[in-house]
Amino acid sequence: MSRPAAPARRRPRRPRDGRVRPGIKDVAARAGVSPATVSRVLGGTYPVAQATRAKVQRAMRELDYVVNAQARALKGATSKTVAFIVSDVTGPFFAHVADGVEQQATAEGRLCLVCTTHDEPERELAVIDLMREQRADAVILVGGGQEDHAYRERMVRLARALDDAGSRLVLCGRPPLGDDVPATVVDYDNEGGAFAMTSHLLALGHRRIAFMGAQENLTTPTARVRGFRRAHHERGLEPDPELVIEGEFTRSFGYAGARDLLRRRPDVTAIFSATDVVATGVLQAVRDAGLRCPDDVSVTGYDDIPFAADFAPALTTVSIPHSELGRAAVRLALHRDSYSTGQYVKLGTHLAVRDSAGPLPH
Amino acid sequence: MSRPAAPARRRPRRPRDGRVRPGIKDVAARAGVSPATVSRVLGGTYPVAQATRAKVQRAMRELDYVVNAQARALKGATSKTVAFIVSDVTGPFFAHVADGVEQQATAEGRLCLVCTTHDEPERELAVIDLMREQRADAVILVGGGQEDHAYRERMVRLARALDDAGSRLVLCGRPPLGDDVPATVVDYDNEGGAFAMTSHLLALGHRRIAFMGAQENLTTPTARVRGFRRAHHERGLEPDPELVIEGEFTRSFGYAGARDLLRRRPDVTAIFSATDVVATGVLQAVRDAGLRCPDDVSVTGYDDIPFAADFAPALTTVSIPHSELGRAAVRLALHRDSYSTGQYVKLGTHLAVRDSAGPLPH
DNA sequence: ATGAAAGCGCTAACAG
DNA sequence: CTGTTAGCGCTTTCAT
Repeated sequence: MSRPAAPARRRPRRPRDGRVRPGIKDVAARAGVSPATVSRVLGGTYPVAQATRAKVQRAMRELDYVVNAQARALKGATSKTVAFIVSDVTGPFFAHVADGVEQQATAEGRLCLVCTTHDEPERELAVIDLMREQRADAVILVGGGQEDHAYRERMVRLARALDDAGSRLVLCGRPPLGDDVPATVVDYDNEGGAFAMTSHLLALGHRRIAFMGAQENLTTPTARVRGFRRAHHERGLEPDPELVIEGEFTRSFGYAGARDLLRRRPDVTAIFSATDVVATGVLQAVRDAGLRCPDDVSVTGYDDIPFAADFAPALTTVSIPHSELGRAAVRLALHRDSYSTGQYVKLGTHLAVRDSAGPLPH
Repeated sequence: MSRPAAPARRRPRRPRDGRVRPGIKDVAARAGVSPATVSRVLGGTYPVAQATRAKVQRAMRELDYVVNAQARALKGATSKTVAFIVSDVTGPFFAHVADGVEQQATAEGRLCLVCTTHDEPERELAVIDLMREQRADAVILVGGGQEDHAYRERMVRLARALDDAGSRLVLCGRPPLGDDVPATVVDYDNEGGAFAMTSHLLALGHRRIAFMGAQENLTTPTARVRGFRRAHHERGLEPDPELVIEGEFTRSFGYAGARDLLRRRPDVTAIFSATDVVATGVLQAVRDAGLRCPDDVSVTGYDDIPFAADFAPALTTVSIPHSELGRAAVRLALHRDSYSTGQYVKLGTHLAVRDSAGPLPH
C-alpha cells in the first residue's frame, strides 16, 4: 500500500474474443469529444453544437454503435419494460390481450416481457420476483384469479412489493383487491355479459337452460354464474340448481358434461357454456348425441375467441374487448398519478349473435 | 487539478421518495459482512461459511431484497433474455411457437421478450437494434420471409450485427441464409407437407385441385406450391396453372378467391388452401355457393391451428410441430458450439386427416 | 457548449 | 472463508 495510487495496469481493454461492442468511449475517441458529449447526443435532450452532434453521429454509424440498455437502466429508475404474466400462452384469451399490451407498450417506448405461470402458485411468485429484479414498469397479470382469501392476501403483498420496487401491478380480467392496495385493475363485465346472454336465451323462449362450467373458487366463472342467475330472477324465474354444472374451462369437460347432461335431462333446450372452449366440447357432444344445433338444442359460449364464427354452427357468444383490455392495462399503469393507489376500470362486453342459438323448438 | 482527490460529499444516499430498494450493501450492513460476501451467497457458486450464509439470507429476507438484474447484466456478457420477434401476436401460428420458446427459455433460465413488426421492414430493423441494445442471448424471428434478394442481404447483415453483439439470430420457419452466415435456422418441411396433402387428395381421386394462396415473393407459400406441383408430377400429372391462385393468407382472400373460382371453374373438386385461415374463407364460400363439403367439394388447409377440428366440417390439414419449433429455436441458439456459424434443422410435418376432404364425387 | 469525475448495484480478482 | 478494490457502460452534476 502507501505507494500513492499506483495507476494499476489497465488490462488491454476488451478481453473478449472476436469483434467487440464499441462503447460510448470508443465513439467519443473516434469523434474527438468526451464521453459525456456522446451521451448528450444520445439522449437528445441537451444542447449540443450542430457540428459536434454530426461528428458524433458519424462515429456512431461507423462503429455501428448501439447503447447498452442495461447500463442505461442501471442509472434510471426503471428498465423501460412491461411484463405480461399469463397462465398459458396458448390460451385463446391470450393472443389478443397480448396484442393490446404489445401495441401500447411499443407506443409508450417500452419492451414487452412475457412469462407463464401454468397456474402454479409457486411459479407465480417466482415470476413476480423476477419482475422485481427486472424493475419492470408494469407487471400485468392476465386472467381470472381465485376467490380464495389467502390468495387475495398474497396478491396484496405482491402489489406492495412491486410498488416498493417502483413497479405497478395490473390485474387484468379479475376484480379489484381494495382501495388501499397499490394496484391497477382492468376488468370487463363478466356478470353483465352473462346476464345479456341469458336474457337472449330467455327471450328466445328457452326455460331449461344449463350453465356449463361453474367453479366456485374462481372469480371469472363465479361472476358469469351470477349474471346467469340474475337474468332469470329479473324475469321472475328461478334457475334450476341442477342445471348449473361445475367443471373446468376445457373442451373435454364441455364434451363429457354435455353428454351426461343431455342423457340425464333431455328437457334442456339450451346450454350456456362458460367459455367458447367449453362450447367446442358441448357442440361435439350435441352432434354425437344425434341432435342438431340450434334446431334441437341451442349452445352459446363466452369470450368470442378467434374462429368462433367458423365453428359448426357459427357460435353465438359474448365478445370481450381483449385488446382494449391489454391497451388499457399498459396505459393506466404507466400514467397513473404518482400517489394513486387503487385504480379500477371495467370495460363492457357485448353479444355476438350468430347461429348456434335459436328459438325454442316447437 | 492537483488537489489530491477531495473525498467528495456523499449525498444522503437513496434520494428516492417512498420506500426504497435495498441494495447489496444494505444487506451486507445488516448482516455484518461485506458486500462481496453477500454477492457470493447470491451467486451460490462460491464457498461461504454456513453461519455467514444463514445470516445473509436472513438479512435478505428481512429487507425483502431482490437483486438488480440490470446491474448484474452490466457485468456479465448477456442479459439472460431471449427475444421473440413476430409479425403479429394474434396470428394463429404465433401462440404455440411462443409456447415452445417460453418453455425452453424458462428451462434455460432466460426471460422472454416479445416484439412485433407488423411486416414493416423499418420496424423489423428497429426491433433488431433494440435487441442488440438489450444484449439478448437469442433473437428469434418467426414466420416466413421474403424471397427477395435485398431482403436476404439485409438479414445477413443483421445476423452479423447480432453476432458481433454476442447474440444469436434464429430464423424460425424460413429457409437458411447460407453457411457462412452466423445464424441458426429452424425450419419445417413446407414442401413435404404440401406434397403429402396433395398426394392425399390425388389418392382420393381428385384431379382438378386448386391451390389457393400462392405468393411468389414469399418463402412459405412458394415452398407449399412446390410440394403441390411435385405431387402431381410424381403421378405423371400436370397441375393446371389456372388453378394455382395468387392471394394473401387471409380469410377474406379465401372467401373471395373460392367464390370466384367455383363460379369460373365448376369442374374443380378439391381446394387446397395455403393456410387454415384461408380455408375458413373457402369453407364459407363453399357454403354460400350452396355446395356441401366434402360431398361436393373437398377443402383442406395447412398449419393445423387450434380449433381446426372444430370447423364445419372438421378441417383436414397439415400439422406443424409449432411448439417444438420454438423449443428447438431456443435450445439450438443457446447451445451451439462457440464457433459454429450456420446451423440448420428441419422438422417434419404430418397430415391431420379429418372430415373436410373426401373421395371424388360420383 | 463541453469536459471531468462521481457513481448506479453488482461481480470478480486479489489479498489476507 | 472473507474483506478490499476496481470497474462494467452509461448518465449526470459541477466546472469551465
